[in-house]
Formats: sequence, structure tokens, C-alpha cells
Amino acid sequence: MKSTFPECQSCSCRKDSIFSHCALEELESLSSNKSCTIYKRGQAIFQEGNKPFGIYCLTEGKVKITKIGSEGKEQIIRFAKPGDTMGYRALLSDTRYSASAIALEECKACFISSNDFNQLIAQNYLIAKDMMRMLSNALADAEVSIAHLATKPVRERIAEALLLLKKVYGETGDKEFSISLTREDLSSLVGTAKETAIRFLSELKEEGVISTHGSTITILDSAKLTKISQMYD
Amino acid sequence: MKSTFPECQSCSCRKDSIFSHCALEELESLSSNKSCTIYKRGQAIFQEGNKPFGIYCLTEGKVKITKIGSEGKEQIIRFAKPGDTMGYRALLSDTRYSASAIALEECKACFISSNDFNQLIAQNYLIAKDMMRMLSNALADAEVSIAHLATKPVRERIAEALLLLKKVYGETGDKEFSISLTREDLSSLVGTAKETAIRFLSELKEEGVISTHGSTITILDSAKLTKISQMYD
DNA sequence: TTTTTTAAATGATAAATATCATTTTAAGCC
DNA sequence: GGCTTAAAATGATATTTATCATTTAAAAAA
Repeated sequence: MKSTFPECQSCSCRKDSIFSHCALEELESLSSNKSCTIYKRGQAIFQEGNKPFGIYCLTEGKVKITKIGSEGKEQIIRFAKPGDTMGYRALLSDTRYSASAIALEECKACFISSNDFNQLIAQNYLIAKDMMRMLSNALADAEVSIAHLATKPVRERIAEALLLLKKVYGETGDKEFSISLTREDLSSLVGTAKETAIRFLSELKEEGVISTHGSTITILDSAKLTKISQMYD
Repeated sequence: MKSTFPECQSCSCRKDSIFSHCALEELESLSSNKSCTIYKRGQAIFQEGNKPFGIYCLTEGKVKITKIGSEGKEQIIRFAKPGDTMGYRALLSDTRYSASAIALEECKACFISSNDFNQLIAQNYLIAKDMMRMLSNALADAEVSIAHLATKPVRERIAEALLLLKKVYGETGDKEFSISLTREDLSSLVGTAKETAIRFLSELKEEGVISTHGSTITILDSAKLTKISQMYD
């Protein structure tokens, strides 16, 4: 089973992760200490409220990061893609997980213990700096979400959500983009009711901006979607 | 004018700021290099979209951190109190300010150049670690805001906003808490229309949870307010 | 103090979104 | 492929929140 996971030294995920500044011996040490797991669709990689014991590096699959809101409603905070690090926030603030990470499809992730992680950021300032940059970017993204949740109507937020999915999971260059996402997940990303999300999707379909088949959504016209997402800016 | 600002070495704000881990010579160097300014109510300390040249340490007064949302609507992201550092996010991610800092009353703030700041976090790992903790906490707070904006009704968010103000600006121990805040600011914190915010405030007044005089709001019953903020949890 | 200005408060109404019920479509299974 | 189940889609309606208009109260200015 171990053979299905990459060695850190040669991991393709490393290129734009926090590990891009690691020295070879650091990577070797990471690689020999890590433990890797396969997660099935719907399985939690970590859960809100639990104590963190390390960080996770996603090597395959899509993950949603969620929080429980009012009345048990799930809110999607962000998505993770291969190469993304997850769970570092809780470690760095020495608190419990403030969100859960749930596999949207079969995923593979490598676990690095808090000891190894703390040692890494303490001994290599470039990595610490990278962590700060990651946190700062995540914070900026979160603040944009706050402003948009508070001021944009649902239709615009739906358009924005679809563009976010494309940005995270799309290949740069390809024109069309498809993703399988339940309407439940879409609505808990947008912060609206499932039926409302579906209605606006139907509207976008009629306008030829997207098409759907089952739970799969295909973005046909990103430019128009961008316009819709900024209609009242 | 300079005399109205504290020296970093003896600044009372330092106790729980990122500067709590500074060595004496570091503080002396900071103090001699900083430049301090008084800001009038409504004045911007920094503005969304501008390039950062350093960080600000608030020594007196209240500040709102805001973003422009849809249709030019202002969204309050968080508040700063004396001792808080502002503007570090943009520096650490090497981007422009993603939000503005606006004085809610007469304020004093000290400016530390990006050179001095970068040197500080590069040479003293305890400070870098503190920065990471601050960023992580800010991120956790922002994510709570996202979940609550998306899932809580306005009444609960109003209650929560009042409790937040108390938490940030209240003295630990005092039972009642008063703050002067325009209804416009309250509504742009909660993410609702001014009139809606006023209506729920009136409701809370009738229930004896708060009282108001002009723009001043007094929290009379924090416990009940807490309950209201979690009504459907 | 009186006047003027600005902000808070209330009322009436419109718009946006949520909820509940039902139908249709797609996906999993024998 | 037909059967079964789950999810997407649509419809009818209720609820929540926003908007616009007006009044009242509190600051600021004269």
C-alpha cells in the first residue's frame, strides 16, 4: 500500500507547497516519518473540535473544508487540491481543529507529525515565511468571503462559487471545466438553501453559461460567469 | 507631539502584542525608528488596494477594519484596540492591503517600516511564531464569521456582534458595557440593512437586554445576549 | 437657548430567499 | 434492461430581510 504514495523528495505536489523550500535531507526525513492513508468519499481526514497531532498533505483527490454553523448546517470554507497542506492552522495557534476536512472523492493524504512539522518551521526560516504567506493568503480569501456573503446576492455568489471551483480544480488553459458536486455541497458553499442554488443553476443553464448532467456541472462560458459574479460591483 | 506617544520599551500595549518577545535592544531600535501619528475620527490609517510599507501598532483609540463589498457597501471585518497590530497580513503575503483601517474615534498609532518588521521576524523566531499564531487566530475568527454569516439569522448575528464589541473593548470584570457605534457601522458589521439592525436593537431594548442613548449602546444582560446569539445552535 | 443638522427610530411595502410538497431525472443494483 | 433508490428539478407558499418614506430624537452650530 505504501508504494501507492509518493516519496516527498519526488512528490509532484511539492512544487508550490510549503515544502518547496525544504533541503534534500529534510525531505528524506519527512518521507521516512510520514504515514499515508487512503480516504473514501465522505470520510473525514480530521474533524472540527478534535486536537491536532500533525498536518496533512493531500496528494490525490478533492477535499472540502467545512464548519458546522447554526442548526447543524454545514458551511464549506474552502477546498483542498493535491499539493495543499491541511490542518496547519490548528497546530500553529495551538487550538483544536476549527473545521473538518472531508473527502469529496477517493483521496490520498500524507500525515506529518506536529513534532516534525514544528522542527521544520523552526529550523528553516524560508518554510516559516512560507507558512506566514499561506496563512496571510488564506486570511485574505476568508475576508473576501465575508464581504461577499454579507453584500452579494445569491445569484452572484453562485457564479463566484463556480468560478472558485474552476480556479481550484481546473487546468490552466482548458476552456470548459466540469466538476461533480452535489447541490447540497454547492449550497453550503454559497450559503443558501439547496433549492435556491438549484433554481439559479437552472437560470444559468437557460442562459447557456453552464450545463449539467446529474450532479456534474460544466462551465461553458467563464467570461459571462465572471460578469454575473460582479453584476453590482 | 512625539512626547504623546509611548516608547516601545515601556509601552503598555506591548504585554500581549507580538512585541512581547522582543529583546530590549530590539525594542530600543524599534522605538527610535518608528513614526507615530494621530488620526481623527473617520480618518484612514491605511486603505484597501494600497501598497503596504510597514505595520501599524495602535496605541490609543478604536479602529474598524473594513472591506468594500458589492455595490460599494462597506463590510466590517474586525476591530482593533490598543496593543493590536494592523496591516501585517498584506506585508506577509506581499500583496496590497485587502482591507482598510478607519479610526472610529481619535486614535494614535505607531508605524514600523517593513524593513524593520521583516528583520525582526527573521531574526527572532519567537516573534515569527507569534505572527503565525496571530494569523492563525485571525483566520479561525474569520472562518467563524463566514459560517455565521451564512447560517445564522440577523437577530442572532446582531446579538453576536454586540458580544464581540464587548469582548474586544470591554474591561474584564465590569458587568455593563457601553459603546458608541453608528447604526450604519453596526449593520455593516452584521451584514444587514441599517433599518433591520435598528429594528432588532429595538426588540432587544424591549426585552431589557440592552439600552441605548443616541448612538451609544449599553449591554445590560450579556448572558441573555449569549443565549439569543445561539438560539438555534 | 434656539436653530439647524444629522442620525435613530418607526411604518408601509417590495423583494429576496427559505421551506415544504411533488415531480422528474439520474445512478446504483439485481 | 428493468427495478429501486437517491438526488436534481420544479412549483406553491411562507418567511425573512431590504427598501423607501416619514417621524422622532439627539448632536452640533449659531
